Order: sequence, then structure tokens, then C-alpha cells
Amino acid sequence: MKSETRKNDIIKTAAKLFKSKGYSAVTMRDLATAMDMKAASLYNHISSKQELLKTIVVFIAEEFTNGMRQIQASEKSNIAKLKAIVALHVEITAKHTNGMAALNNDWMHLEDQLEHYLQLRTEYETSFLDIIEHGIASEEIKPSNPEIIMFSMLTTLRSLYLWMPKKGRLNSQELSQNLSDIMIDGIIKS
Amino acid sequence: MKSETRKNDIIKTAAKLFKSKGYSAVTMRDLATAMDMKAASLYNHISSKQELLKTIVVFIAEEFTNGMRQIQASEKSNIAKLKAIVALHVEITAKHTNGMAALNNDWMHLEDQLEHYLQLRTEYETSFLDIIEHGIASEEIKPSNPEIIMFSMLTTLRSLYLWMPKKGRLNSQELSQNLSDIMIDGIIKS
DNA sequence: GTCTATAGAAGGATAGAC
DNA sequence: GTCTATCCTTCTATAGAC
Repeated sequence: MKSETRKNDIIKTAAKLFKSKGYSAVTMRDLATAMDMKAASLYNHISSKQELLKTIVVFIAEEFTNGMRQIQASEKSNIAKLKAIVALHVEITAKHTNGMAALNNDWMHLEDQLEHYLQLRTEYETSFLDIIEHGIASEEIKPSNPEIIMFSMLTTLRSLYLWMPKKGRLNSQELSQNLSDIMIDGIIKS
Repeated sequence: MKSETRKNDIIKTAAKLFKSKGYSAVTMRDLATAMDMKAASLYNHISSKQELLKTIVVFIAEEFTNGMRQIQASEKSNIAKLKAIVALHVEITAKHTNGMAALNNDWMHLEDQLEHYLQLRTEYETSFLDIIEHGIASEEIKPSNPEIIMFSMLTTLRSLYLWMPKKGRLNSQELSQNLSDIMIDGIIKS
């Protein structure tokens, strides 16, 4: 049988290369070189370049969706839910740092799975916005524009993959705490 | 003489295409089709695909650098400087919405100009961090991790291009104000 | 499971007619 | 200034030997 770990190595290496120059600019020869093999040999483990993208993006996107569903269903306050979302991003980004690049930047190159991805993304953003709007309604959150709040938080969280590798010394819990403090409590000393 | 506006049209169209699928995935045939001409004809106005990327990225990067230098040299408080940075991003993003995509996502495909770009980027980030650190020292800003603050603000600001087009109804000043409020004062109702 | 060889499509860019 | 034709390179993927 084909070694699943070999296939996993290829996917992980692909994710790393996609992070460094994007899906379109990475060639199967690049990937083969990084794996110390020839391009043709890759096809003994995977069926296409597209399969690599699909595997990386859909897997992570589904992890986010599952995490968000749990947070939504919980009994937490809305502020606590936002903090849980921060922790979710930190956790998934720590686990799939390289894959996050493809999720953020290369999803538009999905073929068969594009629609599925977009559904997950829309569901995620709708839930996020919903929590913020409930938080404003319950007077936990200042009466600001909820879409700007979501945009601000979500773009910061989506970019964590670029920045967490440089901050290896912070553990996940400390980083989540710091991010929540800054994004939720603000930075001004009042 | 060659029409400069024709060349500008090509650059603008290229920026739009780069935004939608990234530099590497855009072909000269794509660009020609969008311009309603043939690929070969493009070369009467520009010398290469690389020139398009270079023109877009370096021009905007220099605009950011100049804006930051002015802010740094001003007599404002550090919080006021941060607000000026927010306004700078909103303003430049409004003017070069499509080009911002290449600046953020395709800079690594620069050839000759890569080093120059990286210098500008480092200078910009150093200034940004410097303002935050001075703000903490002067007790305008809470004693948080300055790099996390910069990361959080800068990634939000860098992603504005994705989101401003959907918010056409907000004018630049309102948007700057809202973003400053959220990022600086926080969202929690205390 | 990896290789060499190569098919077949698509890419950036040029030559030269109009 | 735009076109057709085409060069040459590089790409993804397959065939078939080992």
C-alpha cells in the first residue's frame, strides 16, 4: 500500500512552498526538488497539483467551521465567544502555519471545491458577525459598526500565520490573551 | 509618441487582474483580452510583465514611505500619529485599491526591485513600531507587547483593499475614524 | 516507488506586415 | 499601434523501464 506518511510529507512540503510564493508560482518540479525526488514520482502519491491545494484548504476550512459551530452553540457571553474565536485561530494557525497561506491567498485557484469553500467561508463570517451584533445588542460591546469590528479582528487573525513563526517564544495561551486584550480592550491608556 | 494614458490603462487593468488571481496566475493573454487587444500589442507599451508588477508595487510602497516619514517628523502625540497612519492607509487604499493586492501578496515576485521594496517595508515597520514604543514609554498606550500591537493594526490596515470596495458608502474620513476608534479604544463597553 | 523520456498545452516575448 | 505567426521555454501529467 502507498505510505500515507509519504503523501502527508508531500502535502506539508507543498503547503510550505505555497506559503513562500503562492500556488500558481510553485511548480511540480519545485515540489519534487524540495522532496528530493523527480516530478514524475510525485504522481505515484498524488493525482494532481490541484489535489494538493484542495486537501490543504478544505481540511483547514472545515476545522474553522467546526470550531465556530461549537463556539456559537456554547453558553458563553458574546465577549467570551470572541475570545474563544481568537483562541481558535491561534490554535489552528499553530497547527497549520503553512497551510494558512493557501487558505488565505490561494482559495480562488480551487476548481471543484471552490463553491464548497465559499459556503464554509460565508457561514464562518456570518457567525462571527452574529456574535458581534448580539454583543452590541446586549451592551457588552460598544455600539460601533459591527462589520468594521469583524473585518478588523478577522484580518488580524487571518494573518497570524505570517507572524506567529517569528514569535515562537510566546505560547499559544499567552498569545491568545495578548491578542484578545489588544483587540477587545483597545490599546489606549485611559 | 506613445500615449501615457494607454500605458496607465494597461497598468490599472493589470492591477485589477493581479488582485483577482495573483501575479503568477495572470497571463499576458488575460491582460490583453481585458484590454480588448492581442498579447503582442501590449509590448508596444510596456517591456515585460515584470515591469507591470514593479511599477505598481514600488509606486505604492514609496507613497507609504513618504507618508510615514511625514508622520514621524510631525509634532503630534503618539496616539495622534497612529491615527494619522490609519488615515494614510485609508487614503492610499482608496486611491490604489487594486494595486494594494500586488503590494501585499505579490512583492515576492519582484526581481530587480525586491531589495528596494524590502528596504522600504522594513523602514515602514520600524517607524510604526517606534511610534508604539514611544507611546508606551510616554504612557499614552497601555504597557502591552508593541510588536503584537503593530501586527494587529498593520494587518488590518493592509487588508483594507479587500474590504473597502464593499463599503463604498462610508467616506474616507468616517472609515478612518471608525477604524481608529475600534483599534485604539477597543470594542468593549466598560 | 522512482526513474528517464516525452507528450501536449500554455506561458512570455519577438519579428515583421500593415 | 495593432495584428498574425511563431519561437522557445516551461508547465502538468503520462508511459513504460527498472
